[in-house]
Amino acid sequence: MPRASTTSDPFNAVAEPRRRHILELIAAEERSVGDIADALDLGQPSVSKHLQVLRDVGLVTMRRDGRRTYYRTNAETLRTIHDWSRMFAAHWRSQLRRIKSHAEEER
Amino acid sequence: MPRASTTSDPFNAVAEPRRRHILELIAAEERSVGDIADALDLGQPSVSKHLQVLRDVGLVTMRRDGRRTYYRTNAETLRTIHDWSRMFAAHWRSQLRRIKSHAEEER
DNA sequence: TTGACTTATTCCCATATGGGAATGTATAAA
DNA sequence: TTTATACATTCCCATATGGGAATAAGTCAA
Repeated sequence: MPRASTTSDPFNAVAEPRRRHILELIAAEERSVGDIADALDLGQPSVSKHLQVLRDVGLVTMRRDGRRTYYRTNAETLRTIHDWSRMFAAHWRSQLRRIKSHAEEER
Repeated sequence: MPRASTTSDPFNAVAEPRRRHILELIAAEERSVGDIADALDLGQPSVSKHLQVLRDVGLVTMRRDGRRTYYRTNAETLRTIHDWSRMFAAHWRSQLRRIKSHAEEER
């Protein structure tokens, strides 16, 4: 069985480097598909597909205007990831302490 | 071209639900492969492979003791993910404000 | 209406996965 | 030294990907 579908959750969606790139690109302001394709130097179909994935998991919102479509990052959904990784904050802090005290012992 | 190798970076490694599960399980204290397999109700080979992936990207450390091997989450590496998602904090906050003021207008 | 644009979809294909079974490999126990 | 443990690896296979080409579909311009 291969990995769960990429459209099933934010973690999977964000596993793709180009999708992270897109999210960074349209975090501050919306951009059209063509603009994004140019910025990433990637074919339009590929970009459209990545955007579709991001939309499916709620990582971007879109707005249609004439023949173009503008996408923008929906940061709120990224909290899922942020919160999950934050669970480990306590541990990385204590691990740092451990490393430090270990260094002290070395002296 | 399929998605980049799962062993290439933390984002890919963490895209797998079972691997996230493992990281949560061994965040506080190390566990043997068998224990983990029992906890996840997954075959030992599968668990070993997931652990291998996690090791390759530095998300876990291991310690061998006799015939068993104990693994433990290396939280420090999760910072990569935490820091990346934190980039968007400013946006999700401003988006919340936008939603709130929008709600006010509705009144 | 016809033609240019901007996106979305579909098809095709090489490649990465993840799980289970079988097997290899240390290490501890008898 | 045999045998049982605890893991790691390998093999096989069904399935998910991502990119490019081609095509569909909707919208604006002439």
